[in-house]
Amino acid sequence: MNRELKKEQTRVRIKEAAMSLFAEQSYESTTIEQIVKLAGVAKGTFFNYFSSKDDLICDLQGLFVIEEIVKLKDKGGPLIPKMQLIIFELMQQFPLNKQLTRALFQAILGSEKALDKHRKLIADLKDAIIPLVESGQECGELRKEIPAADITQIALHTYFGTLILWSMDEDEEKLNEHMVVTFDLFFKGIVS
Amino acid sequence: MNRELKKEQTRVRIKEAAMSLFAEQSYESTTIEQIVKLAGVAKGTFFNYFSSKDDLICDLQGLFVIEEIVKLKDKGGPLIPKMQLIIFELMQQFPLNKQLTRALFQAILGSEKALDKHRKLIADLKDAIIPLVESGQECGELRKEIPAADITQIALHTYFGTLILWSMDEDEEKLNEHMVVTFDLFFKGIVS
Amino acid sequence: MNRELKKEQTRVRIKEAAMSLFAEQSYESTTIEQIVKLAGVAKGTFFNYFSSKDDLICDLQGLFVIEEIVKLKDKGGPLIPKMQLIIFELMQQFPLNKQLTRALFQAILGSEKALDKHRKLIADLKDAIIPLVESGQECGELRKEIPAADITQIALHTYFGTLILWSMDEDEEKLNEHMVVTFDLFFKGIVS
Amino acid sequence: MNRELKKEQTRVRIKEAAMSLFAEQSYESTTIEQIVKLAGVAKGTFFNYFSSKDDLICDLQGLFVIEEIVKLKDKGGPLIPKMQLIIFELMQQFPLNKQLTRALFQAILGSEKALDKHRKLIADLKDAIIPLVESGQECGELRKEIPAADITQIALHTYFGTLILWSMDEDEEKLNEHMVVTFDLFFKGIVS
DNA sequence: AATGAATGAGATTTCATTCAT
DNA sequence: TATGAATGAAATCTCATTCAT
Repeated sequence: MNRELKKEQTRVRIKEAAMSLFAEQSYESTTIEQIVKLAGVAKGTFFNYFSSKDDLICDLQGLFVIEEIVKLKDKGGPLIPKMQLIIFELMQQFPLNKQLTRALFQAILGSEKALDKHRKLIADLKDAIIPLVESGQECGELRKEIPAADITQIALHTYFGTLILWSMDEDEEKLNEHMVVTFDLFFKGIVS
Repeated sequence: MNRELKKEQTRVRIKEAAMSLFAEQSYESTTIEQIVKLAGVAKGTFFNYFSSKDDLICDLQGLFVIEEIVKLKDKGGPLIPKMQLIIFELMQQFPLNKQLTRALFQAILGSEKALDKHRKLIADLKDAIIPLVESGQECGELRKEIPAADITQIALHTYFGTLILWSMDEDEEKLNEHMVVTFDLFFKGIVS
Repeated sequence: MNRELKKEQTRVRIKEAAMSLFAEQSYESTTIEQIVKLAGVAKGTFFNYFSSKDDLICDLQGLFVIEEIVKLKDKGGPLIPKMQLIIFELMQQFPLNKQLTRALFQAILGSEKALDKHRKLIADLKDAIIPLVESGQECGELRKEIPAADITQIALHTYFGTLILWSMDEDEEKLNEHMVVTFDLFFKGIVS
Repeated sequence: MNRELKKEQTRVRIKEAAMSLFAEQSYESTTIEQIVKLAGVAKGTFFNYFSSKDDLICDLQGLFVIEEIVKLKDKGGPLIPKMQLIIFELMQQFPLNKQLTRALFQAILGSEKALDKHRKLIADLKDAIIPLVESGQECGELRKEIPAADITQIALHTYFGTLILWSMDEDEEKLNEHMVVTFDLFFKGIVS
């Protein structure tokens, strides 16, 4: 069991080293050599855990996900304040800085495998959000003339648009401010 | 002047070859060797026209720009129908397919030089759009409690969010439909 | 003794796994990882039984040997029909397919250790065959003007030449047909 | 044209360096790094000329071929002395030492590409020799009851068998002596 | 201006082998 | 005796870029 623990630690060390380097340089210019050096393991060890650099990225992109969203469904009360709250809280603890966010996008755009993973993630997000929107429509909180699927899709456009432009911007503003302002307007468009 | 013409033609041939390859593969996996082969020139010639691969991308990303937006300012009449029209028309002739759009994003994310260029482009877009929004606010068409700069910023989030999610999606829907639907909601949020 | 048995079984399982893989791929491209996976043991276990990959091959190349040859010496009667019979029977049960034969040659050619082993094997074969030839010459069955050692050497040339060309050929003919035809001619050359 | 010359020289330098190293070590243990170092070119240069190590070997295995055989057909006179002469002369100038011969076999056995090339070479050899044998049969010099194709096949068995056993032997005897003795017996078997 | 051979640092990946458990 | 995580040297191959012609 000690062995299992060590294995897990090694895996974590590699992932943290990779993230730390992606946060300093771009994805493409980060080499496996650098990663293993920082992680303090041998080059071969990397490939005992990840079959390629792409594979590592697939493990990492879960960081984009908003897991808390799913839990919202079961809570009662008006939807929009709940969502505003969650967006605010999430952004507080968003684990990616600008450079790392860029690195993730870059990796996803450059690898068919990571792209597929991303598509699944988007699909999961949609599946989680649509029921929320539908319940909001049923209780009269949200406009009914726009299909729930469309509203969801647009919310994702808004989310990823804010994310990518923020990551490419050179100013130091916080992501959460952008996100809150943008979603404020988004909510204005969908309340009935 | 014949010589000037030939030079321009060579430059265009190289750019077209590059775009054509980016539209098939990712940016990173497209090599200069492939580009010059398709363009029918020698490898050295590439570097007579572009100082590096990055440099080529800087030339290419103008394709993201919505030049027509600037012209809107001088036309009279209500703003929103005008913008809807222009978005619709632009999308009709959007020159990039999904793969090529992804390749451009990838290139920009991986090159400091291209990223700088992108920032300038974003700044130019803002400078063009803010006055439009301000005039819309002055004539009472748009809400006044949201600063024009914020509205503009959010419009860009919406635009690039739609663009990047569309480019990563595997379905075959047209970009313009996404864009029109998304901006419809956006407009609903900003009208007074 | 149960333990001894298990050890022997493990050793056999590893050898069989290796042979099975050599019969599908080349020697060089077969990895110990693959072998132990197929044998159902851990990687470390391999090295408990064989000190290296080379060592395994040394164990395996005995398959080339024609052990029955030695027994011929003591039987009476004319030599050539006996040898024809034995070649025929051996070929029937030749344990190597083309790919595996190639793999063995490849392994021997690439390892000084295996090469040495092969030389011993060849020497043993010579030692077994020369007396046979000599007795054939004494009883007048074979020409006497060619030294027995030369005849033996040429027999080996014939044997290995047939073996290697067969293994490199892509047609599906049986080894034994080639071998019988070739040795027919060989015998024609040496009978008096 | 000076440039063409230089190119050819570079190609030759690489091939000679490779052969020289194969003649010292085995094929597998000769690295491209060693080859380019000895050839005095950069690593990338190797790949401008050969797409892989396999590719280089394909270029090299022509050394096995007996080009002069083809020319024999048109000369008149008895066949066997002519062939004896040619075998003798060829062996005198056989360009491969033992280690290099082993390296070539090893390379061919380990690469599907090189193996295919080898099969073509064998086929070409057959096509060249069969007519010779047929003409020998027609003029009554050779036995007619063995098909010319079989005789040819067996000649190749004899040739390659002698070659590979010689290359694996540690004694310093000359290849040509082996070859002459072996073919002497072979000829005894086929004369009428 | 055009060429394309040469460059060479550097990338990813492999794999036989070791050794602590 | 069996295990399998860790090793790390070494292998092949890539490719943007340079520069002599």
